[in-house]
Formats: sequence, C-alpha cells, structure tokens
Amino acid sequence: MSIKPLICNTVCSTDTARTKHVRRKEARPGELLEAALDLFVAKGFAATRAEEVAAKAGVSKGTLFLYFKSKEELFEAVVRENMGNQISQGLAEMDSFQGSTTDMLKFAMFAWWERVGNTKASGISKLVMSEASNFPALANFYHETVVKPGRQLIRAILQRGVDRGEFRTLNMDYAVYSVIAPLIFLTMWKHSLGACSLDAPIDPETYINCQADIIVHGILAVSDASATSAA
Amino acid sequence: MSIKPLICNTVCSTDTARTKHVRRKEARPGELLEAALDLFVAKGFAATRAEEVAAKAGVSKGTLFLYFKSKEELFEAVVRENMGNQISQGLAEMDSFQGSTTDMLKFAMFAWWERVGNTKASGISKLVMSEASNFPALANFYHETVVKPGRQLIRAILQRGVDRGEFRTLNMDYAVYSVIAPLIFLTMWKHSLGACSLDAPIDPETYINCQADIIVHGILAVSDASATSAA
DNA sequence: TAAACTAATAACCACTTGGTCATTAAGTAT
DNA sequence: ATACTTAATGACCAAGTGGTTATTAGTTTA
Repeated sequence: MSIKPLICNTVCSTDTARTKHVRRKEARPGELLEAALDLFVAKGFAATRAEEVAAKAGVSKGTLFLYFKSKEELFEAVVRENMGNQISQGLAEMDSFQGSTTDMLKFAMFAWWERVGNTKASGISKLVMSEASNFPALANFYHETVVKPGRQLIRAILQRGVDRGEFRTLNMDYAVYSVIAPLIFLTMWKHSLGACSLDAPIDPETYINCQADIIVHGILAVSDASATSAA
Repeated sequence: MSIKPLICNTVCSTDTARTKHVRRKEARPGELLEAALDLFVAKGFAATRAEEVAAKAGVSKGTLFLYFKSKEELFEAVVRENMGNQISQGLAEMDSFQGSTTDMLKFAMFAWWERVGNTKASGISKLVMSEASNFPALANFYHETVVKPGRQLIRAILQRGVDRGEFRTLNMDYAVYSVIAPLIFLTMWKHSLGACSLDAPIDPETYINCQADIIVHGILAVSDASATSAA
C-alpha cells in the first residue's frame, strides 16, 4: 500500500487536482525530461543510466521512478515532449506565404534548420532513427507526428509550385524526399560522425543553401540561370 | 596459464601457421561475424547479447570470447569486415566509364544500391551512425574508409561533368551531399522507420530514379527537358 | 505544539550479462 | 593403445543496473 504520488507520466498537462495551496517547486518532471534528452541524445538509450539522468536533474534515482514508472516510459516521454507541433505550425504559416514557391521552399528549409535542426529537438530524430527497431511504438508515434505531417508540408509546397507553373510535374510521392533527405542527413551527421570532429565540418547555412539551390534548379519548369550559384 | 588459441581477431587473414594436416572446420570466425552482423543491425549493439551471437553462430559463449576478446572488439571486427573496398573498387571502375556524366552519375547511384544499399553491409552505415558517439575509434575508421573515399568518388564524377561542360559550376564541397544524402537517407530509412512497415514503403528503384533525375536537372549546365520524367 | 500528509531519499534487491577458467572431447603422432 | 595438443564447452563469477520500499524531512492544518 501507500501508493506514491506519480503525478503524471508526460509533462504535467494541466493542474491535476492540485487546486489548493502553493506548489513548492513543481519543476521535477521538466528537469528530468531535459536531463534525459541531453543524455539520451549524447549517449543513446541503452548507454544512459537512469541514475545519471536523476543526478543531472538534481534528484535521486528513486525520484525519477516516482515520476516515470520505467526507463522506457521516460524515453517515450522525452520523445513525445520534444516532438512539438513545429511542423503543423509551419504548415499553417505556409498558407499565408506570399511570393514565389522557390522562395517558399528555401524559406521552409532554413526555417526548419532554425527551429528544429539547430535545436536540441534535432537529437530526437537521430534517437528515433537509431532506436526505432527497439521501440516500435515510438517509431509509429514519430512517424505519425513528424514524418507524415512533414512530408505533407513539403508536398504542399511542391504542389503549389506545380500548380502555379513554377515547377515541372513531379512524382510527388518521391520528390518530397529531395527536400527531406538532405535535411535528415544533416541532422544525422551532426549527431554522429559530425560530432567526432573529423576533417572539415559541414556548415549548415552553406549546406542548406547549396542543397536548396540544386533542388530548385532540379524541379524548375523553365531553365533559369538567375539563381545565385551557391556560395 | 594455458593460454587459449585466440586465433585471430579479424577474419583469418592467411593461413596462420596451419601448414600441416587438414583443418577440421575452420569457419568459426566467419560465422560469428555474420551472426553478429545480423543481430547488431537488427537490434543495435547494446541490445544484442553476446550469447545470442554465439547461439546464432552455433557455438557457445565461451567460444565467442575465444576469438574476440570483448564484445566491443567483436563489433569493431564486424564493421571492419563488412566495410569492403566497394568504394575504391567503384572508383577504379569510373575511370574507364564511357558516355555522358549524367549517365555516369545515375549508374553510380544504382550501382551503389545494388552493391551496398541493398546488401547487409548497408546495415553497417546505420549502425555506425547510431553508435558513433560511443565508438569514436570506429567512427574515425568508418570516416576514413567509407565517407572520404565515397565523397571523393562523387566529387570526381561531378568534376568530370563540370570539366566537360555538362554540369554548371558547383560548390563541390557541398554539392557532393546532393548525391550522398539521398542514398544515406534511404539506408537509414530502410533500417529504422522503414522496417516498421508504416504506410507506403519506399521503392528503392523509383526513389533513386527520382532523386537522380532531380539532381541531374539541378546541376545540368543547359536546360534539358529530354530527361525522362521520373516514373 | 502536535498530528497529518506528502515528496524525496538512499539503502536494498533481483536479475541480467560480459567475461573467465577448469574440464572435456576431438584429433594426431608415435 | 597411449600420450599429447588444442579447440570448445558451460558452469561460474563479479559488476552493474533497473526498479522497490521503508524511512526521513519538510510543510500544512488544527
């Protein structure tokens, strides 16, 4: 008996029957989630010790299991937590975009870098890709939450370009990967080989600029030599 | 005392002082390496138990550690073993290629798929990317053996295209990733999310065809509408 | 001040797992 | 047949780790 609090599994959604009195600290789950994110991204799921996470968050291991009933659940919570709605948000933004679809595509790619790729959240992609086979449920969640909407977003942009006569007709189901693949590759690189400081590092700005340039050239309806040659 | 054989760490290179008499079975290391490859690729390094590998290879755990003095060394051996010289081999092949650089590039991409991407060896890329942070030595080895030569190969092809006036001038340091990223992405996908059978699977043929088509269009010097629209 | 409640702790446990080693079995030479 | 050599075994061990729980300390209420 004597059931422990176990406030909430994911981040404290809304005040869970904590109506009266002041809440003393009320930051535990968030700190744990953040510590876990850092460690999972840096060392992988298996190599990260539950106690490390707790220590980094400034609590004891017991406390960790007070909030998450297993290490795997902690992992799932980390992924779900850091898988915001950037994409659906970006999707909404695109609706009101004025200007050429070329600019729109480039804007989207750079926006992705600023809001996701250059963020801790980018580590999540690497994590999920790495651990997918061991966490089918997470893989599915990631697919539904990130991959599908992301693909949809890119597809919508490309479709706009085709509809407006800017882009040539494309096999949409596969053309989307021309945009996705370079970005995901950049993410993976950053969190794996790139982190080992081998030879010249990839400069994200230049990289995205160059990729976007080639892609745009590759799908433009009419040959257009005006596009700036990538720096 | 009584030092064990510990024949050889990597696969038995050449007959190691085994001149006389018949060799009884002489296949242990190879079988272990293969079993380990399968399991590591399927479950990751940490989640794979040494005993599983031994069992799959049809030997006892003790025998495994007779040939490899630690699990990590086994992992390294697996990576080194399956990191053949396909790339340097392909590089030699390219020297004698006749025809347009467009065809050459497409050929190279499809050849990669047949010889690497569609092979067990492709799992190695996923493995190394996933575990790089925990195995810096391996990351470095992979970088030297695969990444650099691969990049060099692609670069040489692109340079040929530029030299012959087929391709426009490019930032070579980054243009190479237009070819590499889609292929690595395909590999990662295949061994992670793609293995979870979520919605429509990616058809490698179509995928590579489409990517190659867009890339070529993207780097062609003159607009050329004759390229077949990707199926 | 005392009772009641709760969040956090740290000692603890059960179990997994990488790795070892004395022993065994197979093969060979004499 | 006997002694010798070596590859293979599987019982075994120590360490590390995920997870538990009795206990503690802090806070609030009366």
